[in-house]
Amino acid sequence: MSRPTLKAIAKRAGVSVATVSRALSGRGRVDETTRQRILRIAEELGYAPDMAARSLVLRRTENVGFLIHALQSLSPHTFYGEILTAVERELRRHRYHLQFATVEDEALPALIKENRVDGLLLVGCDLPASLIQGLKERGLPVVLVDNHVPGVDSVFTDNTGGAFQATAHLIRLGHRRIAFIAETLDNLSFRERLEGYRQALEAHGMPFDPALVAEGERGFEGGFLAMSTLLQRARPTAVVAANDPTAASAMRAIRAHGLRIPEDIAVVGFDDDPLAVHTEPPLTTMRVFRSKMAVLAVARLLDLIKNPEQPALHIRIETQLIIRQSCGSPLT
Amino acid sequence: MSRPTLKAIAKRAGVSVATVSRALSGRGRVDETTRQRILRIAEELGYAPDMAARSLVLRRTENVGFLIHALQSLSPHTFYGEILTAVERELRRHRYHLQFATVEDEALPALIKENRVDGLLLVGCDLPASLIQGLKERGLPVVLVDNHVPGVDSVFTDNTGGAFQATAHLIRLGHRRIAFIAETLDNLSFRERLEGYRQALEAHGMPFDPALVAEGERGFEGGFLAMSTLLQRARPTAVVAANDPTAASAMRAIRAHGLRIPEDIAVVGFDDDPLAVHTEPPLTTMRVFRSKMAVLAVARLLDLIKNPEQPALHIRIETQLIIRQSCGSPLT
DNA sequence: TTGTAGGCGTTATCAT
DNA sequence: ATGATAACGCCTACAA
Repeated sequence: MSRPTLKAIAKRAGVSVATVSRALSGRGRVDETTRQRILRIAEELGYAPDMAARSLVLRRTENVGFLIHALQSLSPHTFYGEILTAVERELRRHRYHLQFATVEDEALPALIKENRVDGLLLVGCDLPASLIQGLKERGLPVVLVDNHVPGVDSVFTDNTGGAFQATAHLIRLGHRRIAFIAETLDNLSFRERLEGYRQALEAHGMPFDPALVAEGERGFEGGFLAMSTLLQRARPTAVVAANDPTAASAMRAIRAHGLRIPEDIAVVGFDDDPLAVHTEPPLTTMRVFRSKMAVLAVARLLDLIKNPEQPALHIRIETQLIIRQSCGSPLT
Repeated sequence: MSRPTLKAIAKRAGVSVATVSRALSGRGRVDETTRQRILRIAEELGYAPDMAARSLVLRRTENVGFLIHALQSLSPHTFYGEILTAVERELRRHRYHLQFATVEDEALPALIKENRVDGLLLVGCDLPASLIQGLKERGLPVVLVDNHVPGVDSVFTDNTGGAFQATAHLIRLGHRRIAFIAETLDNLSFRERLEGYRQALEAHGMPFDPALVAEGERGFEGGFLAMSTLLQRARPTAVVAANDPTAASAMRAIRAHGLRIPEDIAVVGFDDDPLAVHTEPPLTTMRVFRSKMAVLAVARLLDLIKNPEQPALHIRIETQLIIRQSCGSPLT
């Protein structure tokens, strides 16, 4: 019924708990035949060390926290969902466990105060800066995922470079009036994508026109709103959307205005969301390497847990242009 | 630097650790003025009990495991993502924590063996039956979410009833040749939805024609494949899809065959996935109450943790028809 | 009302 | 090579 303990194994094997502990952990000399006997008994009983007792004495939990902003996880959670599962898989490979928590404000999550984790993955760029600082100052190993700030280790996507590529693709196709839309610009990734768009225009000697930039609102209709707003004051031949849901939503707005995609307006998204393949026409977009991000972040965090005193590393992952049909062929 | 302990507070307050423990837990009589003093000091120091020590003596972790099949979480994880965040929020309200893990086979997850959780939420219907039984026999409180088997507590969606409604909606609109497609039928929910479809036909005196049922393959192109297969051997005027991604994918297949939606073929989905609003035309579908499911499952699990000896409860949640534009108006 | 002491299961430091 | 034994931080009889 109740789980076997070292003591139970010790009694069966006719040795002390100390010997059993050594035999199982491999951290001390034990006679080979008694070790075999102990291992066999432990196996029979289905023994596994009690993590509470273990972490009490070892001062580590073999647990990593995965923190994400509560709002953030509503809309693009297909995005963070993939990261989550990839992170968990990678942690498991290292015999670590994942504690999942959402944060709604700047308060220190109970996870931390109660010592439930050895380190933290802070996912997404909507976590309050003050919280990140607070965590960092606590001395807890921390890695930012899909976000970056000075002084804290991070693994993130090359948003600026990606948006540059996306915009350059449109320019290559002959577009000269290219717009940029986002659900919101109150988000680091989206601002970086706007910056990449701006840099691409500049690199090609094209003017940056603020009238060609529009913002909607958070949520699934954000892209629709942004695109509608934009169409009322300008008539671009192409649009770079800050992410795929925004692009998909904008496509509906474009059609609602009686325009065709890509003939009248070409659209490029960002993220290569599963959704991208379902839009009409399928969406050309920038692929973001979610599971790569997860694997690198886990590796970095476990390294920091083992060896805390290290200079912060910032790992930037490039994106890849995925050409589908929402941008059509070169304009003539 | 290191976290404050009861001892530290006791020293500052000039009392014993026992008194501090009592003052903070409220589980014993303590003089009101010393209690105030202790509370103040604890607050100042930012004290929180060490969970390892606490759960070692209390024999509980205040941790709940959220288990999901590794494959399952790839494709429809927008669905389980919402459940995950809702579950975490609800657990937090009860001062519980969430341990997230994916399972790839029937092996008992380390979470359990190491005593890291007080109970489990088993999410989705792809977890192996043998694993569920193993867990149940271990005496660990368990609640199935979006799944159900005899003998184990569960909270799930009324798939059969929902598919019945969806099909009845099409019949009401005048359709007589109604098809059913799924990515796969190797899934309890999808089989139940097929059953609801069948029952609706029967209830309206319509024959069940196996030629009108098609299965594709798991993954985002599953619906496309199923629909293409179907169109080669039959020509329905409407189709019930086992879920929204399948429906969205099928819509592309329908258009690829030069047919219009809803004029030539009406489509109804299932889940009310965020995606449903992005399809062209927007998808009529059955809404599934994910966060309701989460809240009920958490409540049930926490109750079982407190009071383990209870008969199993099976909580079924009805769905709601959301009418958008993929089914058009009544046929004449 | 408060303090002393024992124990939860594990690891680590001593002896032996 | 093995066995006592003392922590780890907390809770809870029991004693004062």
